[in-house]
Amino acid sequence: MSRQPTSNRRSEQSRQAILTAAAGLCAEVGYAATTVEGIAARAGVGKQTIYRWWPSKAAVLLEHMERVREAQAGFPDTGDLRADLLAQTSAVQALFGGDLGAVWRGLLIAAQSEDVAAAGVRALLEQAISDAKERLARAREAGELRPDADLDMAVEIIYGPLYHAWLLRARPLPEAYMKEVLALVFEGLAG
Amino acid sequence: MSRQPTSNRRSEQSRQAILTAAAGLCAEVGYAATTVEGIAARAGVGKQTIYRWWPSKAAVLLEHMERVREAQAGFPDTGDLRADLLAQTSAVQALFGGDLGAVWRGLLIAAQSEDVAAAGVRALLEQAISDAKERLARAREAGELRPDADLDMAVEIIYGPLYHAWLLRARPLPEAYMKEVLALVFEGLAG
Amino acid sequence: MSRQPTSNRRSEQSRQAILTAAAGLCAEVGYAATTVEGIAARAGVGKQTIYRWWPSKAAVLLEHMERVREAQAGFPDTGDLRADLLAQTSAVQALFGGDLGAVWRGLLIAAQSEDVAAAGVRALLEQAISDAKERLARAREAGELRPDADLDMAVEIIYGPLYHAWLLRARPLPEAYMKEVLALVFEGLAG
Amino acid sequence: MSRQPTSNRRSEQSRQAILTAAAGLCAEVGYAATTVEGIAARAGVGKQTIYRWWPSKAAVLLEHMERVREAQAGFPDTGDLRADLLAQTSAVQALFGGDLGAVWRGLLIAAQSEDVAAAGVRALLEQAISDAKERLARAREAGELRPDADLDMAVEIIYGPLYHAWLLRARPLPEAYMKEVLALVFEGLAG
DNA sequence: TGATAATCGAGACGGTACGTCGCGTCTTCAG
DNA sequence: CTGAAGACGCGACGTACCGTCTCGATTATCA
Repeated sequence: MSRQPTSNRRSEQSRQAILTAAAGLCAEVGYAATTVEGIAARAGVGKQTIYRWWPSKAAVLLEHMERVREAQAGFPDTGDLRADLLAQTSAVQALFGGDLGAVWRGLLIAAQSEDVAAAGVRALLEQAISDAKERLARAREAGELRPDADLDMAVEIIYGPLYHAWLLRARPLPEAYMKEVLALVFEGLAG
Repeated sequence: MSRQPTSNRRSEQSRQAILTAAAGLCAEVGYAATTVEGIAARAGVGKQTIYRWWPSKAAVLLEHMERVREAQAGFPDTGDLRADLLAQTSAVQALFGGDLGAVWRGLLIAAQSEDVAAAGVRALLEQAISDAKERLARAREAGELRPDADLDMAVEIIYGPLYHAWLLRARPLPEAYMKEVLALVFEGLAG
Repeated sequence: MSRQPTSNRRSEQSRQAILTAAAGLCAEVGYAATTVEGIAARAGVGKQTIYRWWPSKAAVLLEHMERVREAQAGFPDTGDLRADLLAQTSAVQALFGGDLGAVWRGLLIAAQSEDVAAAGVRALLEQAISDAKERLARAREAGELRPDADLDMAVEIIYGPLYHAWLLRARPLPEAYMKEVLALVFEGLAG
Repeated sequence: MSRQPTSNRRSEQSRQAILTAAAGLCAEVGYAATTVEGIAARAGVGKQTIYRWWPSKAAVLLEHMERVREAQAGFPDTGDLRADLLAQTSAVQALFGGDLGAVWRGLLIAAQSEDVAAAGVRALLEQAISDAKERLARAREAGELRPDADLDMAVEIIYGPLYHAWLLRARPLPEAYMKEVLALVFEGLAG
């Protein structure tokens, strides 16, 4: 997200303080009430130091998300697709309920109106989707998935319900939510 | 959404101009760039006339959505669940691509930060979900759906992929998108 | 100074508060440390209310000076030029030592870099000079002044020493300063 | 003005570049628009190199003025006071119209709000006044001036008109301006 | 058929946050 | 190991909208 990939003059301390402050504010007061001035104040930093390196608050949060993502393992592959999907989607569901969920929610909002945020969110999302598709492709080879299944669509069928319930309906989800969703979509609504 | 549902003094002309201007702006410049001042100017109306009847721009757009919804037929019921679902979800998909899609997108954003918008969106959404659940309940009776299917979850499985593809991925969808989704989720990813 | 000579919607209360606050700040902390934000805060007013009616802090102070000037009598004319000059210049000297002196000092500074201030200061200054010249012209008719005296120059000779001592040297002046200056310049340095 | 009058480590080249750049900028864009960053950029120097040796832009300009002053002869003394005054004040008038006039104007502004500048300006001004007073004292001895003339006041009477016309009125002056002023003040306005 | 009172358009008001500029200090690194 | 380059915390700038508040000027009932 930084304009100049790595300026050696840049203060790593300020960078960290800004990322942390932004994520904290977003979790505490929500994306809309998170202001650049607020981030700067909480990080003990001048506003210009934020604007020097990021074009907007969304870009700051994006970098935060990217860092978190980088620290995570890839898509699990134990050989059992349903078990792997359950593990992965349940982890996502748990994450949605935490501070990072608030940040991600904010970014999804920002992506609707800012090009920078839209591009960053797209990149993050497509990366995750790409990981999932790879796993699904292997499963399709192994006969765990219909041979004619469109993988993009499969991903949407698996994650769509979770996003619908979390982002749009904002309803409390049982811990086993994804277990049941996977059972239904794998075995078919028609039974 | 109006505070005083029916004031005989109220100018119906202004009301219409405001609703139209708001929806138009939202479609043209996006929700974030749609301002109350902009709506007032385009509608040829004073700001106070907006604030007198609606608490925020989201409330104006909500009323617009409600009016459109009222003008629509309920959930179709021909006796063939899959055909009805296809008809309904395809209509929704078409709507997402038009001006009303921009308005709905804006409201979904607003719902993340404003209580009024959240309540209104929830009402609209839950009404639609309720309609769908009723149709699904009848289908379950008729044996078109597994007898143990959770209807809330079923709705999320049917609409989730569409929202995921439209709202989050913002990818262009083939006309037959929902046809294929329904085929997959009814017959099961496992095949 | 106001863009629209007299808007009937304008708040006279805010206007007064702003003029008073600006003059007060200027007297207390000096022109350079007087900020638009500071004026707004002290006047209990939004910044925009200042920018709506004045292009800069200098313009606000100019209006303050103009109002004070309007409330003042014209150049005295008792028939005795030296006595009139003494009365007038002594009043000016006294004024320089008070709060209005700080304001005027600030405007003279601003006039060096801002066109708006320069124009306003010029207008005030030339008005005062014009008044003085009129009085001097009458005195010249009456034989109290050399018949060949250039009046612009005469004004500069009379007020120049005071400005030099007050603005540039910033030295404390005896009450009778102008009395002695007038004696010297009227009778001649050569004696 | 420099804190450490003679540091052997100091780059004389940078010093000269800074003084020249500062004076040039002041003449071209005015004192207010002359920024430390601008001086540094024009001089091809880091900002710190300026702040290491001068406390502010005013101090830089002050040093420039001092250097110019040092290169000048003292107050002329041919034995004819009026001729000497005319020579000296006409030189000053000419200087006011050039680049150095812009610098001096800037310093007079700065002196109204900065202590450092005020002290420096005062020193320069009082030195010049002192020189003038010495010359006037000799003339008073010689009977060219009234024996009771206050010399501080005499200086103000001689230079005040010029400053008034140049700094405050900013009016174009005829070349013979000071000749006429001296004639009037020496012979008296009353004639 | 006025009086009268709510609503209208217009837009000024006190605010908050924006994104930018320049300050004077601090840090990095090339010569 | 100096000095250019420039990042840093900071404070003020002038602008955009917010939601509230006055203004007359309609305008639609009721006396």
